[in-house]
Amino acid sequence: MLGVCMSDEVKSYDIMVCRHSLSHVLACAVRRVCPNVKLGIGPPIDEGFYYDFLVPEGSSFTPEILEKIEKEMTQIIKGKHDYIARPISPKEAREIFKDEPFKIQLIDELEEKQNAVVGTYQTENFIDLCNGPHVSNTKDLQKVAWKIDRVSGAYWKGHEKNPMMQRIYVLAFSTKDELKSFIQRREEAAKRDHRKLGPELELFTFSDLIGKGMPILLPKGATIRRLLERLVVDEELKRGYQHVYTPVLGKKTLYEISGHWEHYKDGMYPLMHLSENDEIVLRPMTCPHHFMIYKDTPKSYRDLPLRIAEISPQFRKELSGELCGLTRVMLFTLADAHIFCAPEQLEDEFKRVLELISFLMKRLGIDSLVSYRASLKDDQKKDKYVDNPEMWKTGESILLGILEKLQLPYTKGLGDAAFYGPKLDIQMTNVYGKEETVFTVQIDFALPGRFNLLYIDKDGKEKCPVVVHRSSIGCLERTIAFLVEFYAGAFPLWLSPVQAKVIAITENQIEYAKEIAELLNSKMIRVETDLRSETLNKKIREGRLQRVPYLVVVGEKEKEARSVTVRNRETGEQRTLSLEQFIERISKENADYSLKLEI
RNA sequence: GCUAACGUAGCUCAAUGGCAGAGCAGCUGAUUUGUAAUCAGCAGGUUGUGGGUUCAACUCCCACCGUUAGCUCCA
Repeated sequence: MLGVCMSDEVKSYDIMVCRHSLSHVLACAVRRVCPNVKLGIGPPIDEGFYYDFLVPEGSSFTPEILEKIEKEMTQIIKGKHDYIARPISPKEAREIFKDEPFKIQLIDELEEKQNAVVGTYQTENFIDLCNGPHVSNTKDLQKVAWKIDRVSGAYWKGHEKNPMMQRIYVLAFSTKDELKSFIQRREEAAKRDHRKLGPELELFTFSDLIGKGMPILLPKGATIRRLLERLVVDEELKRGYQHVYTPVLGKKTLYEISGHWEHYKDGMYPLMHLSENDEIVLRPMTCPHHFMIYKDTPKSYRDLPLRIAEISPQFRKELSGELCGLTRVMLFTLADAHIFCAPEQLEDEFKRVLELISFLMKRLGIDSLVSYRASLKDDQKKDKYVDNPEMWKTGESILLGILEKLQLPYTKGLGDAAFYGPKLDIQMTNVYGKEETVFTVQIDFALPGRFNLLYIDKDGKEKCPVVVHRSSIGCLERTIAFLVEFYAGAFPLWLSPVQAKVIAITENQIEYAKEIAELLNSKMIRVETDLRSETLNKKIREGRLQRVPYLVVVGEKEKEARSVTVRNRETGEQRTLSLEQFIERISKENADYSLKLEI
């Protein structure tokens, strides 16, 4: 219908209109199949659309009902009904939607905004509150490939206090191929999902008895964590950080002073009453502890910047529905630090932090995947933040100023600030496209004052330092989850829990294989052996499923020549080289943090 | 936390109120293999937990635990 040179924008506009129009068809069908539901809203989204319904208590959209709804939708589309736009007065709208409490609420809101007319669209005998745009007739929807996807709950208008509605998600694309490929991509993504790969590759597990949201790192997952920890500690030491160990507990008072108790109580585990007047709590953040280190001795401007770092467990009480594999847990390990500096040092310190993070991201091979978000305060939600407008203004303008200077492309996240200050969040998306914060750098003008942190400046006057709260390599559990998903379990050599697996073809090479493994192990190469009397093919297959970078096959030839035949995980190519050569090359590749297999 | 769905052997899945099963993994034996699954045998279960209904419950009901999708929240 449109020209052959349809631009992507036109195309996407087109499909968004179809999605929107289809949502009316869905609502109409639901109304026919389940007359008792109340209608919410039904906007188009990236992969289709949804519509919210309030269903009578005790009933739900079962697979059978959804099937009926789907058939009904097909019938409605076939009926070739026109979409008729009809702007009406609020009064008339109230009459038409008198049995639809949610629509009435929307009409009220429109009227409050002084809209004299309310948009409606009628399709056959179904009328919905809507400004369009829509296709002109349901026959235009016949070409659209759509499918009811899933049902979930959603609060009316997204507010926790509002009633919980049932949301029906429908996938809708311009062509069958697009729909098919979307579903296929989602299935492929599920295979890389760290929650599936993690246990499969024996990286981590959970135990009902230990508790939800408390991940257990198995030896292979622990290996990855240890590698990340060593890397980050070394790089921080090189950059002037000092590492400390502080208790995972603290008195309630500590968090009352910091403001956590006021602003973050819901995210904290319940208090432990040791005795009267002695209440302690598991820490949700390390900042107050590090502040105590600052306060331990008087500080001069000469001591600044003071960079205190710690890889530290954090305890955050989450609602059960918010937990997700390793990315959202109730006990996690943060590569944390607090940089105490003079205001004039802030910009430089901020940049140094970004340099460190960017260095680490390159090591991990994820530097091109991240996006930057300036997380600012939302003025509408005053009680979420420390009340100090002046300080917020300064903090936010400094943050944005630095970002502009560095020419980092960023988005603004209104309401995403920490309670004590604005932050730069470095975001990554998971396999399903959901965005999460992996690293964060925060500017804090508030907490130092609350703890009365001071330093004596050159002029002999007492001044209050600024604090940069930052994670370098983020929360280790979450970072590992992203790495698992990004690499689909096939980590670069330096991060692989098992770097080489020695496979003996027959039992005649068992001794030689063991010797190789011992040698590699003595050179700090992580190695396993497969000496079973299985076929070579089977041992290769299992080695591949484990994503071992190098499978080292030794048969009679290799044993005679004291050589190895190395199979490269990426290329599948085999290369025979002397044992010494192999050890030299794999050791070098490991030491170089190479992101690519080089043998 | 809320709404909904789900929970059977280590894993993937059967068994729709009437004797809990298969493949892979595991163990034992045979086999001694040249780059993605050798063959045979054995073993493996209080069907997430606890109640209830029933002559009989994996199956129906209730509560709890956990998982998943989303909402809310968030590193």
